[in-house]
Amino acid sequence: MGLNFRSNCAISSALDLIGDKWSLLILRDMMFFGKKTFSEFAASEEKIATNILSDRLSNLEEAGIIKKGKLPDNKKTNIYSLTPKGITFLPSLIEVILWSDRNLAEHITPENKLLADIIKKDKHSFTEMMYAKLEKEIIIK
Amino acid sequence: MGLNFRSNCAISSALDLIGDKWSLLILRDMMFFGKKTFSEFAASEEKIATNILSDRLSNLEEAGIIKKGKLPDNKKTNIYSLTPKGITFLPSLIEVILWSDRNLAEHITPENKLLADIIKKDKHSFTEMMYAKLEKEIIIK
DNA sequence: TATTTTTACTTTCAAATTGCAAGCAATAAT
DNA sequence: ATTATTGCTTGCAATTTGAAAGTAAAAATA
Repeated sequence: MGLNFRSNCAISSALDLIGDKWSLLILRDMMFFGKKTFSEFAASEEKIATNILSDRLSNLEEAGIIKKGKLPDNKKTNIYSLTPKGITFLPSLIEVILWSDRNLAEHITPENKLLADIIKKDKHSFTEMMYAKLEKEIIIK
Repeated sequence: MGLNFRSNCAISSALDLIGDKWSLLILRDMMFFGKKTFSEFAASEEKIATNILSDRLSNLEEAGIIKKGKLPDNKKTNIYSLTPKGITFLPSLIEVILWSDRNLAEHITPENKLLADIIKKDKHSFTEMMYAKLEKEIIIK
């Protein structure tokens, strides 16, 4: 545990936090699919192992990208939500979606192509709409 | 070897290609620092091991993100260059740089902050300038 | 109230990946 | 002809991953 940066480069430092095969999928599930709980993340189609999920959630929390909370009427279920640091990863994810849409078209299902199509239609508006939605969710909690 | 996609999601599929701690650093070195050879990549300050570098270069080549060539007067030195698929990763890298600039400011050296400052001043112009430069390099070879 | 189910993990262990160091063969420079 | 450089590969120990099973606390159900 404890973050260890390889250098003082912007890209390298970001990769030290989220540069693996799972962290961004958790952010994807939170941003685009509204997932909030451990079991919701575990149910995603890429089938992350629960020990890895547990590890990545605590890494992301330690990095200040997500935070862990509870709902007032439930002492068991943890509710994970994006911090501003996590929310501002949206433009990076949008660009990755657009890259895949252009370059890996044969692997992308219609459902996912749909999201790319919406972004392509008006990227700026989509980004603003998402920011508004994600920031509202922060205020609720 | 052989690509293995976990799902048909755009983000997941991109991560299956470049979702590790080293691949994007190679793209960074090519895009922003004009690095082209094995030993130039090996000399970067994050100190990638040569076996890992070798593995990542062949993965990126297999994925069509970079290509391997030679200069006419040198039979030894391999020259790696970005394909259009690699060049179009630029906007994703730019957004990651901006994210780090905002969220990991304390880790970023003045040199790297400078790049972020240029991007912030006029992201669109910077992107166009970089595309022009990177596409010109393709034509030369 | 007692029992069952759900939730969020943790543990175990084998397999895969990583990283350090050394080695190497072909080419290029001296 | 000799030395240096380049782009790797190999060997091996350490770390990380992933599948499966186990667990403890809370919540739902009977």
